[in-house]
Amino acid sequence: MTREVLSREDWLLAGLRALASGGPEAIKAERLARSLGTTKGSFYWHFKDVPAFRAAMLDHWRDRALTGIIAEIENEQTPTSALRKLAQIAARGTGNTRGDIGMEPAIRAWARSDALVAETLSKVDGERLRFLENLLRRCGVPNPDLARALYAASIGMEDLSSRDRASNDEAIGTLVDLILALR
Amino acid sequence: MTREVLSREDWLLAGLRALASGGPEAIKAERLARSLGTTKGSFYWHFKDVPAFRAAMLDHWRDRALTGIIAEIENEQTPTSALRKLAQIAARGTGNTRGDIGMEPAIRAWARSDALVAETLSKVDGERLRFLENLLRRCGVPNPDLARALYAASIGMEDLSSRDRASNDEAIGTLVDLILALR
DNA sequence: CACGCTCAATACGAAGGCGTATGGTCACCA
DNA sequence: TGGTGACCATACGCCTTCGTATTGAGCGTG
Repeated sequence: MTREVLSREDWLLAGLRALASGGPEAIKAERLARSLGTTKGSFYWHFKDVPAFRAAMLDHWRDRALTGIIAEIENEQTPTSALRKLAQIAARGTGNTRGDIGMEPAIRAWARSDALVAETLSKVDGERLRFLENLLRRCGVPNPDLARALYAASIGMEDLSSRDRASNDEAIGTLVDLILALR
Repeated sequence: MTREVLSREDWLLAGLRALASGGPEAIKAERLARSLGTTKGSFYWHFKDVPAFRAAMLDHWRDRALTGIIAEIENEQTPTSALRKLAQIAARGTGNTRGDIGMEPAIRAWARSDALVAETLSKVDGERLRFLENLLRRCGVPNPDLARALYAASIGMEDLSSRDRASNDEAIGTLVDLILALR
């Protein structure tokens, strides 16, 4: 765009954008080159080959998948307000990497055709689940089934609202209220 | 396999199996032909081209997406037992088309790279949501936000358990209990 | 100013997928 | 027994993508 020389990260962001809008099959060297106004020559200078590029995309996402969300809620006062904020962020699908609406469902879809993505996503899900279980416990809700239910609900809502344009704020809020009413 | 001559539906089932295990990019004429022990010649006799095949796959799934589940729960006695059974079936991911574990997440992933799939899935989700809202209302829970939350949870759980092999029965049961305790 | 380094453009061969064309095989029926 | 139609095999031309090799522009530094 406004930059005449491309960095490695420019390519990665273009790749993630392509993934979000066109799925895994949109991650092609020439295709991305055209979307960046350049040619394959640049791509194969920055990356060894397409698999290496995909792996770098995945790393880039993973590094921001946890830290981004946690950073946004760690300055909340009480566990319950942190939980509410976390639920809103998650269900809205605007957790990490600025302006990537719908990035999470795209990664999740990608995982179905790439074993490495599936493995990484599995670890990320595990970490998030443990984090959420811990947060819920500090809210006075020790049942881990509710963490799984809440996390699953946020996953599903992101997917739903990527198609219908409905907001999930009400639904996730109601669900959190329901869970917190247990204490 | 045991059949020497292939039907149109054999191809569709092979296509759905390939979709579930390898994602949308696994829906290729020659690839499918090899998995069926035949050649492209058969494919292009049964179907005009690859887009027509994908459309037929989609129709095949849509026709069974609603009727299958509804048929399984309509002989339940009370609305609440129907709700419990529906939740179990949905979260287990074994709703329609015999033996297609993980079919739903695969379709959902497919929708991210194909506009026609996205449109169809959107309609199916709409119908299911209205069905679930109605069922919940008959259970004495009129708030539609809870229908969205419950449906989203089942979507997310199917996706989660396709990677970790955990069962969703406890989590979805706990969630349903929580919702039914509202009355 | 010339050299080296970073980054990109172009050209190329190999591979694989698409769709067509053409022909082959078998069942069935007159 | 000869024909007709359902069903599949094979071969071909075209296009896209991959990855490499080669060349070239631009810039900083000695």
